Amino acid sequence: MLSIGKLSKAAGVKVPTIRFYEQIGLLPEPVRTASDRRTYGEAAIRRLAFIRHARELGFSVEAIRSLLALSDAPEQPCETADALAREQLADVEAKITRLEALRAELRRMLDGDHQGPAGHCRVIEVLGDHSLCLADHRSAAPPK
Amino acid sequence: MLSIGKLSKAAGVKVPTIRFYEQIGLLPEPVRTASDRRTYGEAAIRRLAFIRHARELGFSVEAIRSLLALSDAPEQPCETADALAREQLADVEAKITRLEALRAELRRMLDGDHQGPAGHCRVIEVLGDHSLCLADHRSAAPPK
DNA sequence: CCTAGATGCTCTAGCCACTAGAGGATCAAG
DNA sequence: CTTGATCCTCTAGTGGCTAGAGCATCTAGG
Repeated sequence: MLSIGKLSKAAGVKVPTIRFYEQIGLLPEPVRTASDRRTYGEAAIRRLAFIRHARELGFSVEAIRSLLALSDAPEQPCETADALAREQLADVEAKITRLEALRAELRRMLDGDHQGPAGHCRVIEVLGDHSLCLADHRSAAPPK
Repeated sequence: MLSIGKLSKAAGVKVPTIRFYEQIGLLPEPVRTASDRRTYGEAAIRRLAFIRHARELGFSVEAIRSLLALSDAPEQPCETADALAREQLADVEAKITRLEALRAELRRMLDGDHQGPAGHCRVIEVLGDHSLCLADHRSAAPPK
């Protein structure tokens, strides 16, 4: 049986994060010792590693909740998991596209000659120039 | 003189966001009417568009604060603004690299033959398989 | 056996950049 | 004069953790 600290090291997830995952229901409530400390078995390591891997791939907690449910019910069809993965892939691809556009504009911004006659800063100038606007008004938020 | 709603439309920033920017000090406190309504001039449109453009490029609020200060003080050297832009570019590039790796793994996940003998789901399988781990333990957070 | 430091517990608050909603005042058009 | 749009302030919520307070308990060395 593992303490939360051992589990943390075994799965590569910080202790407070494990408690947080328990709180939001990604991990089941573990058995406690007489002095109220959490104890875990091998299954917890696997489950936590699964969660970590999914988080690394950018799946949201809600998506992970579904993936875990599918993982727990082995006779379920693959479709849902596949759909979630495809959705995540589309999301990642959209972010890449967006970031590539940002990269291009940032490069353009930095590529200007740094010896113009006016003492003006190209970076500041570009930001202030409404006509160089990259995105429309609906997507004013940056790609988080 | 513009109401906050007009400014919102002119600059492409939502009304509550304008109030929020004022609260955190990105926008100066505007003159109020007798009935306490905010009124803005042309300068506010420019400043707000500047902020929006910078946000679209992914600059943090803190970075924008610096950029605005530089924009307000035209005789300052460009170096700081350039450094901020380069930092932002590096950030964007790092995110792209990371997302490309995620994309590759998601594609691999979805590329498996969907007719294996066992009824197992490749997506679930890959997530549970510790050996296919993409990232090390230090970077457990997804690229926001 | 004692003690010191590591580890555990719960609870609250903070991060970022907004967004949503309550509950009320005021404005502009018909 | 009424109706609906817009405005005001204030609080709380989002996601996915992270940090800290203040306390209890465990473990290893002496």
